[in-house]
Amino acid sequence: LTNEPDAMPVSIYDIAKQANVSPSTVSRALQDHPRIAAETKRRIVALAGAMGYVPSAVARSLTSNQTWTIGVVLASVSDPFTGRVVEGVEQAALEAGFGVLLSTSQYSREREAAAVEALRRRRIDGIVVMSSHLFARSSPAASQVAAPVVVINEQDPGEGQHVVSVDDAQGAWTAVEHLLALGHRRIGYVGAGDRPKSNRSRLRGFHAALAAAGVPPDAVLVLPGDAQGDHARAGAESLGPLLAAGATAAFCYNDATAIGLLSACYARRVAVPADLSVVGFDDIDAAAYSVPPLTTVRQPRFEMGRRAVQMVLALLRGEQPPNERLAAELVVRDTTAPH
Amino acid sequence: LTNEPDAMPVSIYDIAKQANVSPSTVSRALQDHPRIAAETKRRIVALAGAMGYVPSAVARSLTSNQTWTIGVVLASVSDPFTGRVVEGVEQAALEAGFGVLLSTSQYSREREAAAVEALRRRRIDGIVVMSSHLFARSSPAASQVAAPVVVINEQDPGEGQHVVSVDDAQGAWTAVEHLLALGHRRIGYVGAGDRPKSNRSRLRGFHAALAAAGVPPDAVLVLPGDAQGDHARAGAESLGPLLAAGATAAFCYNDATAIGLLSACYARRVAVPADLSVVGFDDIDAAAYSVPPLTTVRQPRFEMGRRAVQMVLALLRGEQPPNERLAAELVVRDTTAPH
DNA sequence: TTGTAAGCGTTATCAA
DNA sequence: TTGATAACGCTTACAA
Repeated sequence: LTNEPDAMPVSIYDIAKQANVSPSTVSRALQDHPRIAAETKRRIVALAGAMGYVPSAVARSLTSNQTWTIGVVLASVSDPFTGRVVEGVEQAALEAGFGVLLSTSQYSREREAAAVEALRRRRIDGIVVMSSHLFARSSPAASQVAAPVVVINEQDPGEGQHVVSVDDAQGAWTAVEHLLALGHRRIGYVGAGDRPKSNRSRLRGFHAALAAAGVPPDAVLVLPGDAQGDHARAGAESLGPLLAAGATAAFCYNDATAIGLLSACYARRVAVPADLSVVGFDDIDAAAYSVPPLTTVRQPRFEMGRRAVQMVLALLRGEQPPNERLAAELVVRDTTAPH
Repeated sequence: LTNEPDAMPVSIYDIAKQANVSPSTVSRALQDHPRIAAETKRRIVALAGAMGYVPSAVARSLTSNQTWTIGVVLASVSDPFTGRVVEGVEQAALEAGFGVLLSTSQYSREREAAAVEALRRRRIDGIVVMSSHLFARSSPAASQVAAPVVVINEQDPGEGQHVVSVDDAQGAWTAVEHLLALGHRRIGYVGAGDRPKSNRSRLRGFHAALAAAGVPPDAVLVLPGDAQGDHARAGAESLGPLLAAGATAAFCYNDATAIGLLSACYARRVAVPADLSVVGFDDIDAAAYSVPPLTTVRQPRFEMGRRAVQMVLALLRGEQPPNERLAAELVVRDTTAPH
């Protein structure tokens, strides 16, 4: 086969020799340079193909000061939220002829810093960060990068930081509106103590939807959730309080919370959705597999990845793209029914 | 901040000028070169730090003919199987000081070929491919790459191809052994028509376990599964035949199949595991969320990713690493119970 | 239209 | 122990 050990790939020099022209002519032929004879170009392109020439992005990068590479920094690839986002990133990058270099921090600040350092060494053109709660505006890593950085779902963006995020309040509103339309009036909210910002936004949407429908708020129906971030447990432990408060429906901070609540319902023989309607947030994969399948608010994960890259590219062009706040979409499945 | 537009990063030249030494001295100071005065080295390292020097991997790659980058080619990042594998890849790569460049084919042969071409241009050092049923030994892409290629879970490895895979027969054996230990004797198998190789291996393990226990095989209990690869549907549609055949337990080709079977049980009020025990294969995320949580055979996905990279690195060192066949591990959850 | 030569940031070989 | 110099593969003025 062609796999001889250490067979140096052919360079434009080799082609030049074969074609009896100078390297620069080859270079020009291989690009869309105007100043080259059509015939020469044809001849050289053909020869390059025949010789199995593959241009070296490395050399090109050295002269052009670009690597056509976008670094993605995230906590974990197998996080239920992550996959689609990365796919969106990859798709948008591919369309623009860029590659995607992956770095996971495994929720470690040190590893994140190391990842960013590695990206700097590699001279990547831009960075997309998925909110790791680490790469905050205060992060020393952030300020040192020359390349444009776009953060996805950053809770608390600093001045001048570029952000793509979901509209938490609007998403919550949609969920509650759905429950109201089904005739529910005693609607509970199960929050997340470890995500103050987005929790507040979702709670705001929750209240706004109630207010718009003329339903008076009731503090008993609002549960704070676990401060440590054990969402599933918070969901499970909220069942008692919810029932005690006379709730016929509950909107949960996210799907993990909702699925926790569902499991508590199952254990205590509370029929869903007959006795209690449940709505989550995120639309992680597990939401479709829960029993019953979970009605939830879908974060446009793929689109967030895409937009983040497009924002990086705009910044690379010297533009000043505005931050993006994407709408979340209600996905009705089987955990919600009329009151 | 430091983010001035197009501020060229400092090079060893800049440092050399500041330190009144030659660039090569700086280069030596920054490596672990033996022939340099300790004092000079200290001084230059300090200066480099102060000047915010970040070495250029691009330039280094040009001279060394290495990029310290491993390309990962897979069908989709959000495939339930994928995330952990990528994490394993990333982990092993990181340990060796390598980066991971991600390419998804989205199940398209063309995109896969394009991805490999892009990797070649970038002069990546090695490639890990997750069996996409495309990058087969016959693939023209494969033969043209100079870099070592390791394939994960390749069904039908060609001569000289490097492969990391799971031991299908052993995994199936473990599953069936578990059911036998619970007292089941009428055990069904639900296959996958679109994966002939691994299906055959798992079926072999299934039969071997039965034989070892002295349970006679019964062809009625072996279901072929969907030829098109709709595993969930195949699982659902197998419930009837299984019950007709008097099965008290079923081992499924994979979790998707098992979950399909579970949903059919739910719909037809067949109690799991009371009336029917079910075992899957893979241990995808959804397996833990199914109702009841699915007993299954776990593919060591993280480890497969790790090993694949280690194999690439070994090949890079000029070694001839043997192919790896990793054991799968039984994960007992709630879909299996004594007969 | 084509060729020559310098430069991108680093490493490595050879002298000094 | 340090410094010149060439080399890596390509692009791009500038010259021819």
